[in-house]
Amino acid sequence: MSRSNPRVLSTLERAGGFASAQEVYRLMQREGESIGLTTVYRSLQSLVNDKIVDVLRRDDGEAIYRLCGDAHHHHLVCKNCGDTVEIEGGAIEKWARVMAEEHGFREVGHTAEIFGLCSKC
Amino acid sequence: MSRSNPRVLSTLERAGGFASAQEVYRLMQREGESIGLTTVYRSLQSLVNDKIVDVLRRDDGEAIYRLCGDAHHHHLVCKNCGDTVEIEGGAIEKWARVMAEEHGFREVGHTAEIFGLCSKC
DNA sequence: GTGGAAATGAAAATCATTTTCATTTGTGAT
DNA sequence: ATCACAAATGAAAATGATTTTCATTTCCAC
Repeated sequence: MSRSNPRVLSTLERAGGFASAQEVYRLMQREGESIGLTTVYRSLQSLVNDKIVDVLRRDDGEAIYRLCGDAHHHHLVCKNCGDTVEIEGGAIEKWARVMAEEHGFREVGHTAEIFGLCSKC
Repeated sequence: MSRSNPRVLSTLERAGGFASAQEVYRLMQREGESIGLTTVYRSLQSLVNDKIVDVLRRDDGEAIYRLCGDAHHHHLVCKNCGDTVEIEGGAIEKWARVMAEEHGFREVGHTAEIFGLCSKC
């Protein structure tokens, strides 16, 4: 088994929030880091195994990673212009916890997104 | 745009629960139905658009489809075995409405999903 | 029937992810 | 310093789901 390349973790941190393997890779390229895509994938997987990062799936099926324990937020997205507002999800956190407990689920996470038309559109 | 092939829906019904596009296709083949993989994909997509079926993602990223009741609900998904529970989202509905209003958004919708390990896993 | 629009599917293209494998790097023993 | 061996790396090929292309077929309306 391979260990995680520390530059991958540091890049994911810098990305702030979610990033796919491809995005981390592109980010590192753009910053002049010399690294292979394979190593990015391996490192992220290893970080997931070590429970240092969480993995979710985007709607299109691409895997996205983020640091565990990151204060997470949700998004309010305009479906016309794409404008995005980060919002707090206090009510959601509680809802998720209660629902999960009610059905005997452990180690729960959640995704939530609101979309609509912003005031400009 | 293309309409859904009714045999795809009927096969998905018969599959009882979840099935990926590939699985629906294989099932139809095995039953001697003559249909192309492309048509299966197109039909499922169209059924999703019409909100006749729900689409989720397996852990490996494959899209899985299933008939869904007409009531608006959310999902509690086991990230290990894929088991799914439909849950009410009263708290979410309200949260979405409040947040949207607070930021001047109109015509809002939302997505929310909870994932974790079910009691069996 | 005739013409055009919609549906179909085989094959090619796409894209994320995984695997293979040869090479490089790091480390510890001598 | 040298040797040996394990771990890390990455380029290229393989995989597998999904999408696109495009030529053909099916359906209707007239």
